[in-house]
Amino acid sequence: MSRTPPHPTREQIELPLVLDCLSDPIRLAIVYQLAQQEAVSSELCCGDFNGLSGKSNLTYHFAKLRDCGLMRTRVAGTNRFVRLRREDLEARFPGLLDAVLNSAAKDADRPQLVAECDEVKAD
Amino acid sequence: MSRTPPHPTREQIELPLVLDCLSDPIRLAIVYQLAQQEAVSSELCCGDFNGLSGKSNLTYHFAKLRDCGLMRTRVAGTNRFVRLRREDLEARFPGLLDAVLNSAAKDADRPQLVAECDEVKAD
DNA sequence: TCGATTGTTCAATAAACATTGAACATAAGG
DNA sequence: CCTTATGTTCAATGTTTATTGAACAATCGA
Repeated sequence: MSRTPPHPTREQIELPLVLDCLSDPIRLAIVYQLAQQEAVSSELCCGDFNGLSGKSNLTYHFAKLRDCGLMRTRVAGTNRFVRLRREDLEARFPGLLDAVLNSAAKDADRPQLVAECDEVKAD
Repeated sequence: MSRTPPHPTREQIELPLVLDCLSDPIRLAIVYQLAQQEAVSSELCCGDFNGLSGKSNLTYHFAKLRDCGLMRTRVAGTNRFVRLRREDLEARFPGLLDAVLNSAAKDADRPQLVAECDEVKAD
């Protein structure tokens, strides 16, 4: 449980994997929270996300985020710190991360729109 | 086989579903091809994508793209025409589609980078 | 009306995915 | 040293996914 896990290089980061990774609500929430925090400190510890799911499930999601190149994990004693790979992502996919984060922010504001209906206009 | 299938309204378009939809290589290729073409004509017929996969599989992917709000299907005789819902996407997720398309374009150029290695530096 | 074309539907299949809990590993601190 | 806190690993589970091929439906044109 002690060595730094492997990370893809910048050039190995692939668009479909990144999009797939961001398409899971829990992972999107992790990335979002990480981004929110960024001004304060660039990293958070895994435990800071315990609200989102169980620990072993979070380990699973962190691994996906790491494997696709969205974040970097740093080991420090019994803790693991994670941070967004902003520069690498910006270099590979300019504007993408911010577009996703802005959209996610807007959605987070929405009063959870429950409309089941289609384009049907009261017919 | 003749009625127009249901589409989500603009407000019903959800970020995670869109990202998930774009994370499949076939669907990304469809969207990309549609975008490339856009200047010439805003729509293509389903058959124009037959190179990407079998017909029934394409039907499946078109349905996903339609259901998540990425494209719109129009029925015309025995043909179906599809087009990107650019305006709706731009309204919901500003900058997102273009960021994805630009990134996809860059990747399409890459000489298919096969490097299996990690950040390992010849150790 | 017949035949060809376009695309859908359905059932089957194999693979990938998210989630869980229990057991484990590592390190820090009394 | 022993205990506690962090987080991982592993196996089990049920779900969703992409892909296939065969059968079907609708329309167009000769």
